Amino acid sequence: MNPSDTKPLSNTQRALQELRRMIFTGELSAGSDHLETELADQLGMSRTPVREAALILDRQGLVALRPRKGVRILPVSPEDMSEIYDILTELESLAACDAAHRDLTETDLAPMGDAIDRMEDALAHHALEDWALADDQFHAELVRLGGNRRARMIVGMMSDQVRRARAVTLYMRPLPTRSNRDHSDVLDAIRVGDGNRAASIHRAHRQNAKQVIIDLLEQHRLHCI
Amino acid sequence: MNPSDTKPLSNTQRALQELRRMIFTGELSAGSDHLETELADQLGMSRTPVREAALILDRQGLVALRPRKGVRILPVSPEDMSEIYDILTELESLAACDAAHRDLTETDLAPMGDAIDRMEDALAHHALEDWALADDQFHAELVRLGGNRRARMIVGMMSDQVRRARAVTLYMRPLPTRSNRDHSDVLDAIRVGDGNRAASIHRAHRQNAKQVIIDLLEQHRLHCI
DNA sequence: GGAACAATTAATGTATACATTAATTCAGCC
DNA sequence: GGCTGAATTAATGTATACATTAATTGTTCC
Repeated sequence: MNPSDTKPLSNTQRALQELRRMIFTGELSAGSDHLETELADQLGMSRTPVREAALILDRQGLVALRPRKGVRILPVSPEDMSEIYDILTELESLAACDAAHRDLTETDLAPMGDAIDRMEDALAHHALEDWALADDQFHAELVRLGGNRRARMIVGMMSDQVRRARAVTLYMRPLPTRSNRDHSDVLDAIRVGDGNRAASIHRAHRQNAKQVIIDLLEQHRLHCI
Repeated sequence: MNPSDTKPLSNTQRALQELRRMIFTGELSAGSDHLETELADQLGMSRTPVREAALILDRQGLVALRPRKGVRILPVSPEDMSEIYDILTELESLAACDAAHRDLTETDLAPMGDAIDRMEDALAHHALEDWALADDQFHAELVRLGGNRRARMIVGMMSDQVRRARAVTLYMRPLPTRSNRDHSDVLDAIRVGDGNRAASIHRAHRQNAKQVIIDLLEQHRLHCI
């Protein structure tokens, strides 16, 4: 048996994956409306799984299901991003604190170290897309190490939205050198078991990042009008 | 036109409401399995809306959809409750801080004051069910006043789970006199605009409540085995 | 008698059909 | 000519039909 054919994946899951991808890439642009039937055709399946996926994305706040109008791809306003970053700040800082208190081994911490290395690398080569991917890996690792599965799920949902905003602002921002230092410091604090320090560094990091992205979004909004 | 007939409400919404109610009341007991068809019959609708509701509850972590096994009503373990309380602690404390900084009027604060009064009343009459309802109102008001809609939604989801645990433990616990004092103090801090104080009091309140309910759940678990 | 395999059952996952209802368009009237 | 109202259209919300597949049961062979 082929080791790559890891059970066929339901159409609902495929629809979820695809729709999210299309939203992140801008293939479905913010503010646009799409009929369930059209999406079903595009994805080569019936309305049922598309609708199930849309319901989930609706709950997640990525789209709105409006009777007779279709699914609207919700734009991310600076206000939205403020809410999202505040939640990320709290839950990731909690994760940093928890992770520091869990007596993790170097093996556990390796993926986070790897993410930091990749961010350094990407930064050195001005490879912003790679940097963004490595940044995602760092934050995903952080909540994984925190050990709170529900927090991980919530942070995952919120990160989806951040990814969209970043797609717009990535090339507008200064090189994120500060981020890398913050992340290294957080890892160090976790390694030595200093939960308060890990949390407070990360909190400051997120609060700073929030201001940067909100300013960029507001600039971008002005540009577009 | 009757002012009470506020648009007919879709079957999916009804299914959501009903299933949640049945889970909270224990009509659908933790750990039990239920076929989609059976639930549809019980609710007097077809499988489609029931399934859509179940998908949402699955995402929320109240049930698990398992192929060929039906929807399983997930039990809430002490570990789950620990995760949930940690999230509530962070997001509600954030809300308390935000609320304090928003220059709210007495009109805005009135419902929260009302909730506190109702808790006092209920406590005086040893009416635990009423107390629980008023406590819910307090926490709902808190995240409403915080102004972060996403945080409100998440807290709402997590509170659902707390409600289930409380249904089990409400009559096992000592009279929650401490809670009322904490809540009054939080309201005072919000009123005078002291965000840090509001957050830290609330944080301590939730951390204390977490320990109480986890201990009770563990006692209860021992009882049941 | 037990184990393995095949056949049947039953429940989901998906497609499709249908009913409801909001929006749009066209006609008629002022 | 513009506005009101009715008819039509079109998209969702829901029901139902169907196909797929895991589980169970029964049968056969060792």
